[in-house]
Amino acid sequence: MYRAPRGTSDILPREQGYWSYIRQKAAAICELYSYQRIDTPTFEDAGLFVRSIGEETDIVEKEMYTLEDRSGDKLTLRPEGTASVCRAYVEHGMHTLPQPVRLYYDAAIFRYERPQAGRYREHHQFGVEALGEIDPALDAEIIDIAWQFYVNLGLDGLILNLNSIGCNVCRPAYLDTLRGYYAQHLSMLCPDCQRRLARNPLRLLDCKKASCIPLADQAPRSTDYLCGECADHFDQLERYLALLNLPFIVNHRLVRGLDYYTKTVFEIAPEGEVVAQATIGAGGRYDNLIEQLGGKPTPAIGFATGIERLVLNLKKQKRAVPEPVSPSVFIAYLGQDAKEEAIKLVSLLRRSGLSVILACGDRSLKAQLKQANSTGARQAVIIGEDEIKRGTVVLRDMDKGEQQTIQLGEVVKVLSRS
RNA sequence: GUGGGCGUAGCCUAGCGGUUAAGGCGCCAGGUUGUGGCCCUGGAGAUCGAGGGUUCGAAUCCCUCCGCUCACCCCA
Repeated sequence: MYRAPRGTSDILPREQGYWSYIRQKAAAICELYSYQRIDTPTFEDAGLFVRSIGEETDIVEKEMYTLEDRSGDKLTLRPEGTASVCRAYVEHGMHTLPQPVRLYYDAAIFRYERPQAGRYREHHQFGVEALGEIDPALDAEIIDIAWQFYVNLGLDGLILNLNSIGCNVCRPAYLDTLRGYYAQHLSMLCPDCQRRLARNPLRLLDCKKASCIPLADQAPRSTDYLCGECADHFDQLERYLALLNLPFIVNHRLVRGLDYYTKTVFEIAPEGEVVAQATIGAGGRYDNLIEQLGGKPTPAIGFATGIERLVLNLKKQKRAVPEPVSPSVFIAYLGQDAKEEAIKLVSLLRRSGLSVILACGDRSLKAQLKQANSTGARQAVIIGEDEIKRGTVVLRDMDKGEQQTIQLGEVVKVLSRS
């Protein structure tokens, strides 16, 4: 028997309420903030992701679904959304549009990882990107969209973590300082952190091992090493977030796993959750990425949120989502003549805008009404041999259990009224 | 990649060495010559994840593999 591949899942009809609810809220907030939808290909040139995410990251080193097509091109199923949007920005000359360009996407994301709660090999992200402007007011706008989106979904108890990891000017010196600090405490570090020290010292800051946390708390803070421009940017952002009444907390241990981030980074997670995969949304500024991909130097900032994790949290917080709509009419028939009349009637009713289910399989009336009941239809139309002779139908109210006989020609009119 | 837990009908669960593997939900049919929801009766549906071993005898014990799941690394 075939099964859905590991780490993928079928989103069954009973789950779809959560998905349509989330997507509808996403589209609504994007309209409100004037972000326009963009869809990019499911796969891209492998090099796009290697260049943007970074050679040394876990995503590139071990998590990409890369394949060679028949022409020998190396293609990768997108492991995140930002790189593709930047590629499209450059490819279509969006720098000629009024800046910033505000875009959003809602796409499947693929990473080869061991699945666990809230982590899948195929998952979906809703993301927004604002490209072509460095004003910290835009950072605030992106964070505001994210926060208001969660508010609109009805999620409570979220924490907004904020940090600045500097830019090409100030980060190298900070990293040196950080390496120097940790080198003094080498023996106290967990094996993972000893390994991380050489490759990516920022990562030591968010180690969750009890033994490493005190060291990380005492570690030099990136915000103390920012250059004038970055420090100024961060100050202004904090001021704007305060103006927006967004309850952020500056978290010096917040770093991100992708190389392209500069200055602002942020994460939103449910309160009290310590595991990394509790994060429901995250983002940051990436002022060098577009230039790195062959465009002109172009600052930009974005945010993405995992839809599966939102569904998980909506369920955990017992948020009600819209129920699937029931058909308004179910049509039952008895005998071939009645079946043919029913087929014509169904068509008439649907053209007048009513959602209708027609019984099928020539089953007993009892079985047909039982099915009518389980579909949740409010009205049942019953057509039998007697009704055919008289040119009538029986109209049964499924809630009240009352029924009446009406002329066949009246059915559309009567049902359209109810 | 590493470690823990778990695999019995579509779903949930019982059985944990001894006859034809049990129950609930759901599905189908009957109880009403053309009438749903409640109730009653019946039916279909499981090579007990796969393979190997121990045993007179294995869903049950052991081994291997596969799958699911949770955690670590890392990420939404």
